[in-house]
Amino acid sequence: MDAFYASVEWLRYPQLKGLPMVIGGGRRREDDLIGRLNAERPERAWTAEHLAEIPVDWFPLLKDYVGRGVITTATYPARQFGVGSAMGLMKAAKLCPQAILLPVDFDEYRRFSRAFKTVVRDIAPVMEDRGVDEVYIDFTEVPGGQREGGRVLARLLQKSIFDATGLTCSIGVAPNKLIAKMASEFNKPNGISIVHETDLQPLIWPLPCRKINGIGPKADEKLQGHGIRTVGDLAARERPWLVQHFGKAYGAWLHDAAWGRDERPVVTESEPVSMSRETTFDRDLHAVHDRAELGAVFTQLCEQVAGDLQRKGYVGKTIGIKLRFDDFKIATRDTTVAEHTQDARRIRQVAGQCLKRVPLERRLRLLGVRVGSLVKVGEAPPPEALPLFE
DNA sequence: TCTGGGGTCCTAGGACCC
DNA sequence: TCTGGGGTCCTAGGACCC
Repeated sequence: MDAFYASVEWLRYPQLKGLPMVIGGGRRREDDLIGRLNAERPERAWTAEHLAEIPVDWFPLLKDYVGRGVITTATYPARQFGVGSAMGLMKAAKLCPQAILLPVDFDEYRRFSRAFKTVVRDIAPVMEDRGVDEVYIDFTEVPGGQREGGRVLARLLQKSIFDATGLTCSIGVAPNKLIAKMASEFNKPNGISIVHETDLQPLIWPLPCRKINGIGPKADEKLQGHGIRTVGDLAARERPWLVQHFGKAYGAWLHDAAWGRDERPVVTESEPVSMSRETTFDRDLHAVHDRAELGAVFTQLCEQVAGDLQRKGYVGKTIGIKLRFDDFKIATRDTTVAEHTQDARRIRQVAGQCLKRVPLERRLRLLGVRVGSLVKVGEAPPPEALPLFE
């Protein structure tokens, strides 16, 4: 989906199109535009029906933000000031103070996510969910899927999604997921790009390695250290050399990826492995000095995870915590218990034991609670009886 | 006044079992 | 008396993705 979060926001706030805008951070008091308008302009009754009529100068600005949020989306006019994804909002505010700041409204994005995926599945049922704004589709078997190399079906998908949601998307058509993902970037927004095997050399090899889904900042830096900048550079390396420097599995995968080889199927169904909740504090907290505050947040996180498990019908038996210290170092601890659970008090109890295994001299920036080794409720095996004697 | 939240997968060492 | 060879599970950390 093209600029997904921003596009969803423009559907209800079309008056913000073309303006520098940043989405990030949580909901703040000043984000209640309807409430503020009713308080200060009571001559008319403002409701959620009037979102498109809210004057632009009523929207909160980036310069008034206080907190530790980061940018999830920045529109093009904002990016021209040097702000971008993952940047701290406070830092972004210095670069582009006049940008409008909208809170992340994940519920709303999920609604549109479900809507566009329903459209896709109705046309091409072999669809793999890749998060809120992305899917892989195998339309090998879809009637008409091969017409014009897939372009006809891609156009149908775009039109159907737009008619149902008002949102545009970009589609890459290729022999496998690896290339399709790269192809989808070629013609943004609202574009279609068809890449054949024979296009590997002219279209894929000139790209920076970082464009390959699976090569992140660390691997890219290491590759650059060896003078490997483009996919073509990578393809030119012998497979054994890559294995020697990047390990058996990753080295071999790098070689395959550079040559456009990818046999992964489109996976239509999967079970969750873990569920977690975490929160970054407004200020760093100390285990002793801020014990009460920390304890309350800890309990709340356990309740949220338990609520998620219950709502979705899962139980887990690996319970763990995540800490981020003021120096940004991360520690995790987990424990596997005999019986699967979705109970907040049990999770809190086990997670509390985990917490005791971490040195807590430094102040904490983040606390998280995770439950893993999930199975569906009712499918949990009975706990194994411990043999007392043999 | 730096640096979110929710995930998956991989690695590597150690325990433990047969 | 100089020490097997699998295999699985658990734990901690880290890379990567959306």
